[in-house]
Amino acid sequence: MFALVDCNNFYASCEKLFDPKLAGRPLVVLSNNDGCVVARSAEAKALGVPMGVPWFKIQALAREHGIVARSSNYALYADMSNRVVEILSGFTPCMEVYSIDESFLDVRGFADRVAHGQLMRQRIAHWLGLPVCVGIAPTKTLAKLANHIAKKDPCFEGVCDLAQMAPEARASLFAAIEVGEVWGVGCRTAEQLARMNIHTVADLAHADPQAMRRCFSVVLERTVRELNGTACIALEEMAPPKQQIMASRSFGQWVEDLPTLKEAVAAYTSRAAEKLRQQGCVAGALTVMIRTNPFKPEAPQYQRSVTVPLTCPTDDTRVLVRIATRTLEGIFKAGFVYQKAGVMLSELTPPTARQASLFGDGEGEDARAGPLMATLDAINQRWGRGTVRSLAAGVTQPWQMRREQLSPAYTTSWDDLPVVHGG
DNA sequence: TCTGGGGTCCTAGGACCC
DNA sequence: TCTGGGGTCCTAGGACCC
Repeated sequence: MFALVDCNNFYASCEKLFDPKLAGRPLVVLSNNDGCVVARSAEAKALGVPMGVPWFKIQALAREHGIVARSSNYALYADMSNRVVEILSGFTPCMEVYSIDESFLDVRGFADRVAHGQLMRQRIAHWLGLPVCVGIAPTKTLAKLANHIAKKDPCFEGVCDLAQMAPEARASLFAAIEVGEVWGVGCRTAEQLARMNIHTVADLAHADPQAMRRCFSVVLERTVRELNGTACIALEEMAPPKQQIMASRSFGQWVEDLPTLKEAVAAYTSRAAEKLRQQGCVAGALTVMIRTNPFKPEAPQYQRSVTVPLTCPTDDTRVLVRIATRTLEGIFKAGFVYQKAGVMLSELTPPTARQASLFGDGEGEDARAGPLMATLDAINQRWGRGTVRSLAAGVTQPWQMRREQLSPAYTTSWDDLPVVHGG
C-alpha cells in the first residue's frame, strides 16, 4: 500500500510563504532565465495561465489581472523540500523521495490510513505552512491517480484512499478522468490511444495488457496492470547513482565569440564536476553541446554536440575544463548567435574501478588532485558556490542567466533572513 | 527584446562475435 | 534445389517524468 504526498503548486506556495503581499494574488514562477511559467498559484490557474507558456507571451493577461512573476529560487525550494521530507520521515522510514515536491510512503500496516493522511497534511501545514494532498492505493500508478482525485475534488479534503472506496464509486471516477492524466501516459501516447477508442482511465484499465505491450511497449503494459491493482513498480528507498550528469544553461544575453562561449562551457564543466564529486564518481566521457536559438528560424541555425572519451576517468575540474574547452574549439563555428551551451559527464564509475591508461599518458593521475578538489568543495560549501573557481569561467560572466524577480534566500542565508516589523 | 533544466527507460536496427 | 543460429553491444530516436 502506497501513499503519494504531493505539495500543491509547490514553487508558488514556497514564494507565498514569506511574502504576505502575495496572499490571494495570482502568482507564477518562471523557469531559469525568466523564460517559461513552470508553476502557478491557484489564482493564476483560475485565470487560465497554461503550464509552460513563455512569460513574454502572457504580458497582456498579466497586466490586466495583476499577475505577479517570480524567478526560480531553487535554494528556497530545495530547503523547503528537505523540511517536508523530514516531517514525512517521522511517519515511516520506508519512503521514496520521488521529486522535489513528491514522496511515496509505504503505508502497509497503518491502522487508519485516511486519518494518517490528514495528520500529514496538518503537520506540514502547521509546521511549514505548505499545502499538500495525499493519494493512497495498492500501486504507485493508482496512488498518483488518487492524489490527482484528492487535489481536484474538494469533498475528499485532500486525502483520497482508493483501496477503501466502493468499486462502483471508483469506476465512475475512472470513467470521468482523461487517460492523459495517468502516470506514464504522455500526450503522444494519449493521442494514439484515442485512435484506438481509449479515452478515459476506465478505458485503459479495461484494455488488454498484452495488446498494449504489442502496440506500445512493456511500459504501458505495466501501467495497465498497475491500474488494476497489480504492483509492478517498487518503492525505491535508495536513489540509484546517476548514469550521467548534465550542466547546461541558456544565456542571459546571446553569445557570438569563442572566448565568451569558452567561459560558459568552463563554468558549466565546473558545476558538473562538483556534482560528479558529490556522487563520489569519476567520469569516463565528456560531451560538449552548443546551439543557436531554435525559436528564431530566420536566423542562421547551428547545433552540434561531440563526446570525447577520457583516457583516464577523472573528477578533476582542471582536467575536465581543459578537455571541455579544447573540445569546444573543435565544434565552434563563427558567424552564429549562440543561445545555449551544455556539458554532460557520462560513463560514471567509482574511482576504485578506475582503469589506468595503457600508455601512461592519462590525465588526472595527479596524486594531489583528490585533496585539492576536496578543499575546493569544502571552501565553496562554506562560503558559497564559486568562491574559489577556475579563472577560465570568466569574471564578469555577461552570459549569466536573467533572474530579475528573484526572491531572497529566506531560509538558507543569514543575510536574507526575513524581518518582522512590530507595532 | 523574449521560449528551462535535468534525468530515465525502451526499442529497433546495425555491426560484430563464434 | 541451394546460404544457420544464437548472442552482445552500441547508437539514435522517441517517449516519459518533474
